[in-house]
Amino acid sequence: MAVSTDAILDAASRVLATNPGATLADVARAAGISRTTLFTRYATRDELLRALADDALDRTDAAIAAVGLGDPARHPVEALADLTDAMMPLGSRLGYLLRERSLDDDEELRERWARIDRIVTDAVRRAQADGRVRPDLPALWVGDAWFWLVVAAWEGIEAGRIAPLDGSRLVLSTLLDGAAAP
Amino acid sequence: MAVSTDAILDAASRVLATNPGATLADVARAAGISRTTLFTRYATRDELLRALADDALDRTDAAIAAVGLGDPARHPVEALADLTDAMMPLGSRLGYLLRERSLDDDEELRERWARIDRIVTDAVRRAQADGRVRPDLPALWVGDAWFWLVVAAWEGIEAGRIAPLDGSRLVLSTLLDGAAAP
DNA sequence: CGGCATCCTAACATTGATGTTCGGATCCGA
DNA sequence: TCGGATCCGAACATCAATGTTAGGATGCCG
Repeated sequence: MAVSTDAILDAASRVLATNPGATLADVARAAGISRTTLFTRYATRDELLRALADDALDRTDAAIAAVGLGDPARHPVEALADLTDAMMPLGSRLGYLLRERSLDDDEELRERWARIDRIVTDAVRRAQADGRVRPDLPALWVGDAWFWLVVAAWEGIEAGRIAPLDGSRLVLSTLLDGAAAP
Repeated sequence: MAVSTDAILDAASRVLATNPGATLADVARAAGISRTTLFTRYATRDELLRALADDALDRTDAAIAAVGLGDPARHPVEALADLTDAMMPLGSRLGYLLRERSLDDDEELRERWARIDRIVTDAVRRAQADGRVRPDLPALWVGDAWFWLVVAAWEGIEAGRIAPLDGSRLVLSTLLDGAAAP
């Protein structure tokens, strides 16, 4: 296993996040391995897509655990801020999750995503209860907006439209404070 | 031309926005016509994708013109607010533009999108000059965030996560005022 | 060196979507 | 009722991507 599985999944997520229809030949090329070798790791395209999604969810779970978003003792807004920092480097993995819809068929993956969704939504609700987030915005929406802004920032960075080190601040500041001048 | 071209493009955008890899058979089924008939309208898949993108850009151009976003005399923030209302019904067309990346190859389409991008960015800049939008946020980012939030809201509506009539308000209020409690 | 593992290129088979062709059904206006 | 237009299902050809197999190059470790 000379070429790390991680490097393959990383390249794959980068290719497939920007173009879900990319060929396995494209993926192999991006990963710097041959198509044949790719098949020795993942017997079918589905298996690769599935592994990618699992990996993205693993990393998201890990990030959530690391910042303690599910912990009722932590201030939810601060946890979400930390989570944003932790999620930005996952950009392409998240972009992949956003674009690849064939995964909706998979019951287990849907369930995993639903769990994450629940944790984020609950955190937003706690923040609303604490008077830190506007109560007139549906918690589901705030969570969604946050996620999409993270992906938007990553795409902006990819395209060279925004500075890489600025992404996290832009997402948080826009989501929390808004773009209107005070 | 019993089945309107419009209905076909509408169905196609709805199918392809949620799954860019959808088959032409899927598209035809969604449009309520046979695969054969679909081919009489659009000889190749590329032709269909292209027509879809053109249509989406046409509608966006029309919406921009209708609200006078390019007009320096209009208040840019109000124009953007109006534009949000006008864009929400285009949800699936915009989602399609967001997800279908094979269009990046097409010089003309890229140019059309760049024009729209420029108009929105200029409007944001004017709003910054007027002291209506925070000057510390890159204008490119504000435009991007707005567009992604519109698509996010549409997806939320599709998924039943947010109320259809609430979409436009959520986008604008979140983007301008932020989610933090005052 | 010899053995093992890993990766490669080059072919091949298979499959599913694309694009084409045809004959027949339906509708509508002359 | 005739003719034209429109759509349909079914069958076919083509093509590109997926998945398979074989043989050889490279590198590492005993």
